[in-house]
Amino acid sequence: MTTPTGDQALIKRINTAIVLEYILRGSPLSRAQISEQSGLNKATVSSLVQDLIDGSLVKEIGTGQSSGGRKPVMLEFIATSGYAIGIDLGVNYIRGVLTDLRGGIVAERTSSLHYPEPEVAVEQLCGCIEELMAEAPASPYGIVGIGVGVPGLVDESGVILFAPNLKWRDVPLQRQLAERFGLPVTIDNEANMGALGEQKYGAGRSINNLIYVSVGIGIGTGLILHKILYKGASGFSGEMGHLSVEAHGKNCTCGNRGCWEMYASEQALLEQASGLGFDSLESLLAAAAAGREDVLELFTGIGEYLGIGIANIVNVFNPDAVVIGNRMSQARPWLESVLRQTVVQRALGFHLRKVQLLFAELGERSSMMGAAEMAIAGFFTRVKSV
Amino acid sequence: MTTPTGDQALIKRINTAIVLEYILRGSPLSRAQISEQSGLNKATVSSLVQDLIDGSLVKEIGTGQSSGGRKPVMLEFIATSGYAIGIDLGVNYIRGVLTDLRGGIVAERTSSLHYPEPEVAVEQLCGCIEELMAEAPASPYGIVGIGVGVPGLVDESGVILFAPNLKWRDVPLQRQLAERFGLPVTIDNEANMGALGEQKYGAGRSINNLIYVSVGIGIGTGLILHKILYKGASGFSGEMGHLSVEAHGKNCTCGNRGCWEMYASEQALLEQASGLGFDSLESLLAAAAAGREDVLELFTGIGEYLGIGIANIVNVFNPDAVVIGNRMSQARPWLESVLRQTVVQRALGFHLRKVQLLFAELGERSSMMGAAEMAIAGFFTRVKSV
DNA sequence: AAAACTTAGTTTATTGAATAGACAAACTAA
DNA sequence: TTAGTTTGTCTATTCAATAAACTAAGTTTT
Repeated sequence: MTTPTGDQALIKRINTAIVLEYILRGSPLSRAQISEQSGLNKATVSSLVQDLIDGSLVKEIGTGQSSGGRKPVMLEFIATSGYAIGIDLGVNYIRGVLTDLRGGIVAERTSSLHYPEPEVAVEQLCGCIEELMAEAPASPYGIVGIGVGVPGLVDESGVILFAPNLKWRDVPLQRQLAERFGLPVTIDNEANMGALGEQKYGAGRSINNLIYVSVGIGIGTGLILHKILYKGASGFSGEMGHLSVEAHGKNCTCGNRGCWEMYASEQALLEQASGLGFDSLESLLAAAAAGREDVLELFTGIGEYLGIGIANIVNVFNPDAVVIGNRMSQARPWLESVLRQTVVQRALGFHLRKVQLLFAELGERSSMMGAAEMAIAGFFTRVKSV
Repeated sequence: MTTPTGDQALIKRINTAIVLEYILRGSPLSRAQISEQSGLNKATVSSLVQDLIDGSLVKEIGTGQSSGGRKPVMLEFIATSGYAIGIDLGVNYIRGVLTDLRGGIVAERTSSLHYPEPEVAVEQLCGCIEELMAEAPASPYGIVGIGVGVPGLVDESGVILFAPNLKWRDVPLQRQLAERFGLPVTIDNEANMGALGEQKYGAGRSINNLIYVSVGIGIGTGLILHKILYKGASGFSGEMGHLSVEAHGKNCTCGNRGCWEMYASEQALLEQASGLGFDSLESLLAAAAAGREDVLELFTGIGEYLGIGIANIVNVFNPDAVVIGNRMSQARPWLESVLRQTVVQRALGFHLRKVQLLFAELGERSSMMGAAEMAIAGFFTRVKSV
């Protein structure tokens, strides 16, 4: 066990990260303000800012307002000194985005995935990445990394162990992409990526403890605890779709019984809706918008079960917020009230005081933006440690 | 937002902590070994060890075996340079322990709690603490702190918000004890303390991600994630006793329905057993030991529901281990096989590869030892930051 | 037993990061 | 013009870690 020890480089890393953080968040601001707010000495801030300027991450953008003395030189983060690629690999689509280092969208691509066989799909995915890379303007750091969200279990080394809806097993996607593009690649579950996306750019901005519930064909969850993605012992957790909410309910393919996703997912909705002659979420949304009573009842049922599961989550994690995302979040108008009611009824009062129930703000982009954020975060970790 | 910045003192704290950690874990060992294993320079280790010796935390205990050169001077942690007090405040008992800084038990006290009114009970608790303090040998640091585990919800500032079985509300125990004894006091939920106790001294030694399930009158859980106690947004989480396992099951006093603890706790067992003429866990254990079929069936039922909840926990957290503690752990012989079977059947296969199902090793001492550990950990945090 | 090697721990000079305080630059107010 | 303020840099100092030299105390080889 070789613990990482402390030395002067560590101090500099820490303080550089602090300074950069202030500039990222509060820009435009001056060296004096950073020193004031952070507690670091003026000279220290000056020196670290100079390093950041030398590293093309920060620039001076002229002088600001004087408050009775010399005018401050305002600083700004150079978001365009590098670009990140975020991919959302879905069951029947591939969505990709090129962002600057602040998560600003520069280019976007969506395509249908007709052949989910690993070889074909990975090829299509690489094509998407190449197109996005071609869109990136010239910049000091170029493409800083690639993040990919996938609908399945991913291990620590970026191997997709199991993606039931794609019928993939043991696909070493991280290695494949890293070798092909020679860039840092991060692969993670779609729900984890979505959690990160919403926490950074969406409904859960700057919330420390957040649970993202991705309601699509199945139900996945991404846990951000103490600001960081929680992963279990094996690098994957949050399979809360398979939380049993009916101890002796329907058998699930996972081996358990009464799994949440058998009652509250898109799949569950479609099964119930087939009797009424519907075969897609979109058609049901249209019918609900048109006011069809029987369809509204279906959504009420789904909303109640969503609430049951969320109440469980609230009781277990006592999070600051729960964000509902992925396809089912489109049904917000017909889910929200029954969902809130159920959660209020079932969750412990002490927890309710704090928890917020939110719907994804990024919509279909949650996962993709989270993937880009992973790449950006990886880049920052690397620069800070130089 | 004033972020703690990095300076040389921080480095020294980090490295001192590392050196102390090596001595705590690997003693007896030499300066050279610490340097070798930690990567710190020999001179650095020498200097830090000297500080620790000056601070009465470490001593030299003579020379060790030579491996072809000068004999090493072996170092050892001085566990008796301070003492900690750990208290388990139960519904009808108070248990207390005096330990040295390594968690070695020096003295122990148990008494029945006849009058659970806050004033009386707190007085009795203080008496217990005083008796234990009197048992502590003279030492450089004296009593370094007091930890108390309680059966209820505790907020960040050590106020017992709600302890249903004691009928307490808003008791500021932390403040009361701190004022009375002038010592650092930590109050936390009994399950959190139990988790810590088992993780440090019991079945879960040095396991990073561990869920402790305290099965008593109710069910509480303590979550140790990434080596640290996880607490939710409000400072309390892990109310997994109120995880709903039957969406439309029995109404629980908490407002939810089908809560786990209504099916798998001591309370649930006793309710079912009242028809058979039993009124205590102890009598049921005796009957089970005597082989009474109907009682064995009861335990099988409880074991199954315990397994259902634990499978949920495993699916949600993917922990390294689940430790079952508190009173119900005494029924291990009649619970274990059905419990394992249920968990294997219901938890996702990927998670099962890693998770261990354990029973508490410290028995009734889990919570009390965790409380002592809290006090010790607090002490170390303080010394390291000087 | 002497010489040669090994290992443990200390001493010394150096490096590098942060800092206090002095200072220069550039502004406002009166 | 003068006094006071704010911004940012420069300088000397402090302090922790480190490499390398060194002392101390052993073992192995010849």
